[in-house]
Amino acid sequence: MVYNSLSGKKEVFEPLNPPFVGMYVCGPTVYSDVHLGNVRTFVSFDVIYRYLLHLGYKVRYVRNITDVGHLENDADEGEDKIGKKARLENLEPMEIAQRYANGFHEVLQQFNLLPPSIEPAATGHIVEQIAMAQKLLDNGLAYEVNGSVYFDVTKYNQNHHYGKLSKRNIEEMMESGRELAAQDEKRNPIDFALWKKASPVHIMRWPSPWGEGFPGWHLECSVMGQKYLGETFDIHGGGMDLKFPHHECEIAQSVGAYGKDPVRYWLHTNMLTVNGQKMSKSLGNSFLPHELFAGSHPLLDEAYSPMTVKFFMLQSHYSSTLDFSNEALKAARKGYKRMINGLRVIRKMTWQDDDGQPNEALQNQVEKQIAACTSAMNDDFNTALTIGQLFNLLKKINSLHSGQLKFGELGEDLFNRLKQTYMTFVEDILGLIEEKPAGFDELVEALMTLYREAKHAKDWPRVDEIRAALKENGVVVKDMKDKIDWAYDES
RNA sequence: GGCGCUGUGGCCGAGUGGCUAGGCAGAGGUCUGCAAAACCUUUUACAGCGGUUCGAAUCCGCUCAGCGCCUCCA
Repeated sequence: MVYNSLSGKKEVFEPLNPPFVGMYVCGPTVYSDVHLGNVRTFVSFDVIYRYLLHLGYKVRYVRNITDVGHLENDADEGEDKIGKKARLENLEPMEIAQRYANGFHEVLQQFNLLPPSIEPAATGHIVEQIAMAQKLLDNGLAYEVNGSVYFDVTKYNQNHHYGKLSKRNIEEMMESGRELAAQDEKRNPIDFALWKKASPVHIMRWPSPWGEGFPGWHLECSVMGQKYLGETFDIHGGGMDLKFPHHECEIAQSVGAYGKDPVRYWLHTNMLTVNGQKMSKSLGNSFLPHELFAGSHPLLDEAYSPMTVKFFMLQSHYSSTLDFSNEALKAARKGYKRMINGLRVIRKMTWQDDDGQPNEALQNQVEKQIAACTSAMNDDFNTALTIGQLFNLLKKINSLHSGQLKFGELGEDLFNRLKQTYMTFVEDILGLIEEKPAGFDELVEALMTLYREAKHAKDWPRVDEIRAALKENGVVVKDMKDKIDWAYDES
């Protein structure tokens, strides 16, 4: 089941051409560093992508890079964001785009996100965008004024519903539309640009049938979605704030050009908030990932690692707002470490034929918990609920590890499925990984060897000393009845 | 103003009609050289008012509070 923004309901997910799934996610505009809110969207869709792969779908995941066409201001009148930055820094626009695209990739890698199948750039598809604008002109749904081409929303709305995604109607939009003096080229304020004539100072420009210019922002996604996924594809994702006008315009363009709805399931991620307010570039309350990792933002008490932040995000549902605070992040860090400690334990654990007798109540409970992981993900990718279930499984794993639960009580088959489930969900589906510096394992093993020796000799002062040294490296010792192990310090 | 969303225990955050979410924090216990980790038990809930129902955090209405989109933003 997925929540479809278009219908406003949860629907059964049925791909158009199983086992293939086409998924398009609006990527970043590369004119500045990605902030954490952007990251949330990509983290969410990464998990969705991973889960669909896990279910056996052959997913083509397209996530674009917007490197032209995104204007600084409303009303299609501002300066291009990339172009402006290029002018300010006296660089080629492509240098700007490349720099921030690189930074974007670095950040996503720190969060352990899988790369998309295709990552097309808007500037690489100028020809196709011109063709689509021309097609809309031919279909009578666009008009050219003075070297610019605009989409005729009113005309389109005669036979279609402009506003069906964002649940608006154009009468209201016409009334509440802002009166901006510079809009005289457009027939109606709600029309939007498919192609803009380049002013003499505009750096980014391409030849077109209408003179030198550049494409409108909404066009690229329609074009690239159609090119790589077809005229109709399964999933289109993006942040809530793109619903209108961006996604609405995409629908209008595609329907206008090809006569069919481009997307079957629209998925929108909700916003990250800070003190209850949307985190956004323009409000200046957004964190940059590296500020978070370094703890260098005034609102942060200390540094939080990528996996801590990712775990924090996954503990809520993608369609809910999520409020950022130091307290919440600290709690998430402990939770994350607990989960990863569990991963370390289960990885090394193998079935042991002990004298435990099958415990039916326990077996039923574990069966249910295993099944619940899948059903939670099946229910609109509910990672929060999934994590809750994984913690339930973790209790069993830890009980086995400490000898408080016997393997025989579970049975070999169930134990193997428990292990399989925990590892698959944590690593492959949620994409959570162990964070450790280079040489960490060797250092810890060396200290642990000393610890065991001192412990065996009952040299308590020495034991405490080594314990403190380990603690400094973020490790706590676990003394158990019959063995000694370590875990990541959760504090 | 239009459209929409949210309000859960000390904190975060799932949950859409009856069945323990979970994490963090707190309390007690088991274990331990002492601890820690782990496990077990346990305290604190569903903004307010009214309605539907055998039964509501969950459905409906109203009130209050907060937020989002309508302009660039994931």
